[in-house]
Amino acid sequence: MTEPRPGRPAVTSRAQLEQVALALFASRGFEATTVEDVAAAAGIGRRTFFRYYASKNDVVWGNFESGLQDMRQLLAASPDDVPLMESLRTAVLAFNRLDAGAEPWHRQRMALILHVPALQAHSTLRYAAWRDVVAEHAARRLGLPPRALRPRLVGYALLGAAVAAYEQWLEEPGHDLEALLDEAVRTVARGLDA
Amino acid sequence: MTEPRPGRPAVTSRAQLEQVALALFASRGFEATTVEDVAAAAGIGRRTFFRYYASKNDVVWGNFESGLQDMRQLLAASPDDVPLMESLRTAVLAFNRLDAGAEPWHRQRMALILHVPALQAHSTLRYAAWRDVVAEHAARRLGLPPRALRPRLVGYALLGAAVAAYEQWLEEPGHDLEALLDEAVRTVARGLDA
DNA sequence: ACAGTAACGGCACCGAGTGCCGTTGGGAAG
DNA sequence: CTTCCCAACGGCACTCGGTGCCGTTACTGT
Repeated sequence: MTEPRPGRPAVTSRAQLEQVALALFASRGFEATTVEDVAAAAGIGRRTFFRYYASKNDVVWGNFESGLQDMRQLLAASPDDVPLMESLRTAVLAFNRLDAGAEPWHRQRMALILHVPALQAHSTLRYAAWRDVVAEHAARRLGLPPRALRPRLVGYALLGAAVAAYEQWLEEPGHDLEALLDEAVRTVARGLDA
Repeated sequence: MTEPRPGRPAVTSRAQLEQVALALFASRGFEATTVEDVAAAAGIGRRTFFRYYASKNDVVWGNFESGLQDMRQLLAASPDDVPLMESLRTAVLAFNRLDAGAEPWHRQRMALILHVPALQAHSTLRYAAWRDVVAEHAARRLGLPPRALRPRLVGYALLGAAVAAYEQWLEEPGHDLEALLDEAVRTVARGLDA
């Protein structure tokens, strides 16, 4: 499990830090919580916090990068005889599938990302990586360079669909995320697979 | 022209400040230019800079808000017998129409917004206002609340189309912005007017 | 015991952004 | 011409996110 490595062992983990931070954000609000607060609550130094997360904003994103990797692989493995937009729709739904019981956490996380201005702004940078994954797949399937208008457009349109679905999901507790995503993605997909 | 008001007259203007700033950004780069640099170059105090623009990021956006107002009015004036997506496409093209000779400036501005991470992030906050204008029009025409999934989706999809077009425009000096916007908007519109 | 190594965390610094407040330069009223 | 009013100016001090530097600490392997 924990293979022994040379050097001083890490005193905490990204996941643990994330928990502590999200708890503080929930009780005091994101902006009113300083990095020093988080570090103190986690029992580490302010400087050390920045060794776990490059910025205060990044805490909220947890392990986004690994989710992206999964989606990349899923798309790469998608057979060429399933229509492009269908493979993408499947991938978007899979990417946003929640582990059982993870919904309340995910709700809180997404509420922060979509409603706190600083995080809303920062999200763009993460979204860019997500769009690239989508655009790259679309480019491959369309036989176009990834920087061509069409693949890019697919990336932007699907991202927009996903975010619109999330906004809707956050507002009405009754709604089902997957259904909203499916509806939104299908709608924009209609224009894209010509 | 300049109706006399009580109080000390302003020593500069947003437009002038913008010019000075963009010149510095162009020569030294956005991040390497401090607000103090801009203020000094404009002959004002650092503190005063923030009375003209709420943040360093905002300088780049010039008078975005008034353009938004124009688009809002244009949409409101659009007759109900022209199809929804057509009225929106027209509005998007009008919103992004350049004054003669303004192209080089606009290119530089958009290159900053789309390529400098801090500005890319900040742009999200401006885009939200743009999307709202679109979503509001769509909601009215569809007879739905502006916060429903469909109008929102229209806002996100059109924004995505516009930004994708701009990225393309920036990369290939030969391309015509209006043509790219038209192509992108038409593509996403196909899925949206069902 | 000792070298190697990697995480820790204090310190000092930078730059964006803000609240406070005294100063300045205009117009208008006396 | 003086005085009052008023808004813009801008210095000062402060907060907070983020970074470079560097000595310290805690563990592994010889």
